[in-house]
Amino acid sequence: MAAVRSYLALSRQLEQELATAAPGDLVASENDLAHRFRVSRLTARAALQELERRHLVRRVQGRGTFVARRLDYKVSSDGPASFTEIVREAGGEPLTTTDAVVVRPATALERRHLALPARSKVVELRRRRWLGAEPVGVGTSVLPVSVVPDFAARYEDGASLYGVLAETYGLEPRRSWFRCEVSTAPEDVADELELRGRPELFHNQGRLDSRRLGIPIEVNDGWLRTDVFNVVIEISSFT
Amino acid sequence: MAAVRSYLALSRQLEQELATAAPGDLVASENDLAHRFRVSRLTARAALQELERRHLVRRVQGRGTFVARRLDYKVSSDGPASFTEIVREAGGEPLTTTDAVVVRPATALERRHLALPARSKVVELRRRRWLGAEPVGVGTSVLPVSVVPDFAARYEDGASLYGVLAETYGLEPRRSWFRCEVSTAPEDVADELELRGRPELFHNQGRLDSRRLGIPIEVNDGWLRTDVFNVVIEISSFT
DNA sequence: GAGTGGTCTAGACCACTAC
DNA sequence: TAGTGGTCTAGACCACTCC
Repeated sequence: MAAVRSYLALSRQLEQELATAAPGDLVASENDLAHRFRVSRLTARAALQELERRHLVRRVQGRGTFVARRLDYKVSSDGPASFTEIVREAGGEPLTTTDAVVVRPATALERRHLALPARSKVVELRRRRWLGAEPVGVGTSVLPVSVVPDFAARYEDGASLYGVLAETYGLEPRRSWFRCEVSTAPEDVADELELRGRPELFHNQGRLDSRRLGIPIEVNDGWLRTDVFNVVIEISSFT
Repeated sequence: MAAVRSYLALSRQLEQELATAAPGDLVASENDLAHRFRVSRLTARAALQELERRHLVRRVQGRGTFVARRLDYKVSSDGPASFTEIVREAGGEPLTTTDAVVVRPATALERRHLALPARSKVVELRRRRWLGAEPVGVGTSVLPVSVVPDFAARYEDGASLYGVLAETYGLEPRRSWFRCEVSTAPEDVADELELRGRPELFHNQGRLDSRRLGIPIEVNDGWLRTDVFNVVIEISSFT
């Protein structure tokens, strides 16, 4: 009876049942499935893992398996450049917390990216992204102190950085550079996001320029969970 | 001795050994590892699967496990828009074969994307992408017959479509729209690529305009294997 | 035919969550 | 304490590739 791929058949069966279920609904447990379909627990488990791989369910040790639905995280040339707005447009309730705000000398790389002279100082902002009660991403932003004077006092935890740059400083930020790929989480990022193992994450980097000043004002580097977000890149009007 | 996560420890160990190996090298088999590290075959297997998930090895039934290295598939605003050139820049040896060239009426969607009047005809080009002897992607291109007259005769199997548009027709093609995401392969695509199950693939869509004519000349829709390509999106100078 | 990875079983203990 | 998913064992047969 081996090599029957019954776990794939089972996963197809479950996929159909899931089609009418709501996100958050509890899915049958490994033991339930094993009994109901008269297969070993490992086979039932393999079926659920197949669905998890496709992001159709989420599995939490000690709690169970739940129906999942990823949010479309749409990065586009005409859309918003801010995590908060992108998630809100997708119908999610985003939250940002600040882990650290540090003023320090710019590295050589940062000076090049931000077109800064030697011995410039920058503000480094380390933040965590949340969706509901769950950590879903981390991000680091670096800004020249010269363009955001007195930043620590004017930036509130949880605020949209993009909003502060636009409204408090009137910089008219716009995205001037963007890069992303899917790659394995570095261990420190996986730890911050309370993830086991080394999952794949979206890694995105970017730069904001000030339309008003005509200079770069921020570089950022962030990671987003691929089991929570379906990142879609959409670009119009290439040069 | 359970819940020891020995498979993760083993995968870390193997990861280090792999660091000095060359792509294509044979990795120890599941049975080898099980004996050498005194674990069950399933544990050895889990370690190898963990490395496969991170694209560090490739596993082929009946042949073995091999060291792998993905090619960077770089989609950028200033870089080339053609599969052939992108792969060549990454150091690979790309090949394209043509499965079908069909002239047919344009669908409503295609008429909209290509700004065509009613009852227009298009050429549909279905191609397969290869890297060495391996199928690594599929792609469909749709072009208005009006801008590529006598296409079937002027397009040779294996030719770069982009090259034909540029040189044979002098259209000065440029990418005007691009969209991509990672998603589960539809069954027909998985079959065409000879893949088991429903792997994740890069799904990319795009449009080419003619700089000379100032009109859209091609829409495309393609899939690339994520175990072969590491797709990197890089965009400069957003509007 | 020998060796590889793919699937499956029955049974066990562990880590974690919830009540 | 009960139930969930996570890890592990020992053993088996299958599908596939290569010689």
